[in-house]
Amino acid sequence: MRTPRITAHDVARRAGVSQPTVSLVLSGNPRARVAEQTRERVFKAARELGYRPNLVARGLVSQRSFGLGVVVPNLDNPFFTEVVSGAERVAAASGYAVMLCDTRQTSAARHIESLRARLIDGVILDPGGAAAVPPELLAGLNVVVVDATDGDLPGVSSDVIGTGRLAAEHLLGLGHRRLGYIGPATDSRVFRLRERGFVVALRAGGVSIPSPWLRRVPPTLAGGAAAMRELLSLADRPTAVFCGNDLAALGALKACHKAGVRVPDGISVVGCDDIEMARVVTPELTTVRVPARGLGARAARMLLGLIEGTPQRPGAPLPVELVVRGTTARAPEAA
Amino acid sequence: MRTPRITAHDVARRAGVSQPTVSLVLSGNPRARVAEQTRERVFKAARELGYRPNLVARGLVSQRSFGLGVVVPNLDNPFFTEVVSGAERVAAASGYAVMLCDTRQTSAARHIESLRARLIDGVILDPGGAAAVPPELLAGLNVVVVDATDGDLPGVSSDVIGTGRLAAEHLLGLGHRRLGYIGPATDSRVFRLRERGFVVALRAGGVSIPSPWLRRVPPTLAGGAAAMRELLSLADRPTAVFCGNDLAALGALKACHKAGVRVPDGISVVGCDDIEMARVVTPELTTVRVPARGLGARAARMLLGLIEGTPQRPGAPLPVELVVRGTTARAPEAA
DNA sequence: TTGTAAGCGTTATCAT
DNA sequence: ATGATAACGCTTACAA
Repeated sequence: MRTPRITAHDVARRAGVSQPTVSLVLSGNPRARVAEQTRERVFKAARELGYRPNLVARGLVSQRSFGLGVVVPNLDNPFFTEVVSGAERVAAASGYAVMLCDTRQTSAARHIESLRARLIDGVILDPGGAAAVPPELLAGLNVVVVDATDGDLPGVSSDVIGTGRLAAEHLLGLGHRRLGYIGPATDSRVFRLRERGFVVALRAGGVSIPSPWLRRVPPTLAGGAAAMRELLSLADRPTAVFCGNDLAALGALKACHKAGVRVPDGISVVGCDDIEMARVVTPELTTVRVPARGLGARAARMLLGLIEGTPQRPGAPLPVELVVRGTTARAPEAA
Repeated sequence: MRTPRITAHDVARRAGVSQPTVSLVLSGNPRARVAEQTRERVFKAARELGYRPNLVARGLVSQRSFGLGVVVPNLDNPFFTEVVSGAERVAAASGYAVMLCDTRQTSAARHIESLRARLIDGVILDPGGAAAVPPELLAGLNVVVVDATDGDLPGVSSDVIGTGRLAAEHLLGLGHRRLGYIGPATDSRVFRLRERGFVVALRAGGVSIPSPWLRRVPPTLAGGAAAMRELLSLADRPTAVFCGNDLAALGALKACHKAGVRVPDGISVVGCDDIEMARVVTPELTTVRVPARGLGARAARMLLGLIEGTPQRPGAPLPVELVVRGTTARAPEAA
């Protein structure tokens, strides 16, 4: 930064007014009663000098950073990437910076500490992150949880239970009665609720999942593949499987291909999320679409509301939607 | 922020010293000659109070933000997501925040202006972003260009020409002589150089690309699909195609499946980048691996070096690597 | 070795 | 309507 920044003082000198007057005029403060003429002189001088207020100085006095923290568990998961993308869009449009934090290397708690030291205006967390941070660290901080499943903190959510239900109804409707579930081993409420929705809707259809068909694995390609491999090695297999997220579903698909089991003829697979990758495989993945970008955008909007004192109502959970593509077909035996 | 923050002043009072002494002790300034006893008292008080220095205040005096800007053209492209992920890792480890900016909605220039107003310590840009920002906006700013192709600004790079060359050599080695190229229409030097590497290596093998087989489309799934559709509709088709990035290659693959053309029997396809999706399709995509995460990490390290006055040498371009998987096979006719 | 004083660029509260 | 003046919390001389 060789070039010395232009300050409000410089503008003031050029406009022939005092520095605070410049601040008054430029901050657009409504209750700023300045003569129209002075006002114009200030604007002119500011424009000519290319003045940009120093946000750090402004932050020091107003005790904020004009920034939003976005803390995600894993930037390599396209779902969170979309959340971030949605949040960034909204934040940038309102002049807020997005400080991005991945908790794989640095814990959510440490990230929060660091963000607080920066006087962050608010933070978007996923439920896992929220759970990993001691409540006192969050005290007095504007927080919005994305895809929240309980009411401890303000949050935006999608119809989490609905994901499982839609998957169940779809599969049941196709005549499947022998169903499996591949879900994360993480103690995440989101995944638990997806599972719950699935199981409950199944039960309503008179179907239950035998425990060998219920596989708990990490919500990754590798996890899904491993789970499906095990399922396929069973003498007695399900005819359809619901996966807690698309990454696992894609991994499961892969395992099927490797094992020479055709999808959907040999087995039906339903994912959850509808990440972009769901459409690159062949056949394309049938999945339940969760509006990740929408969640991110909505979380950011809610956070901005909290920050600027115009709180939004939580609003109904964002709807999820079954997207039937190529990995599901009628059950082989009409049960 | 209901809770009043603990300041260095509070610590000073509790330790029975003056506030600047606290600063001296805690900032770890080596040339701070403080009595061991005082030092301990300060540490103790700070610990007991849970003191965290206010980075905004610190930033105001030192004219910086302890933050890195990362400006990418498209967060939905997994390649850039990986770059960001690599940069975030390094930045966080050094106590820097990452301010993430996507240029789809807000131009790179505007992002840079905003970042400057925040006294950003440095910025990571992609070549396209760098080109889109007026040089005077970058003046005096620490900038590192990721996957840079010229020397205007400090940058880290991969062996861009090598990507095309490796693809060409691989295909030539498989006996292909009828080759096509699907590349972005963007005026990006990176893509131009990938193409150049491909074309030059082909020429060395006595092969050239007839213009109908050279398709310029956006570097996206849809772009790649459209290009491949056109290629397949030609009476006279290439036996193999190199795509400027994996997204386009994946789209091309999709178009082949839809058209009933088997890969690699009917046509061979090579991508570039090696994004995670490359391994979820079946057959898996043969591609040239570009270390996106490594580029991001290296860019961040270089930027930190610039910032902290310990500049790194640019270093050799990061090597790229041909990853032979399932979408390439020997040419049908041994030419 | 440590405390005092000044200043970073704003905003906000006064007088004038 | 506008100009001094005082914070905001910190770092960095400079005194003591």
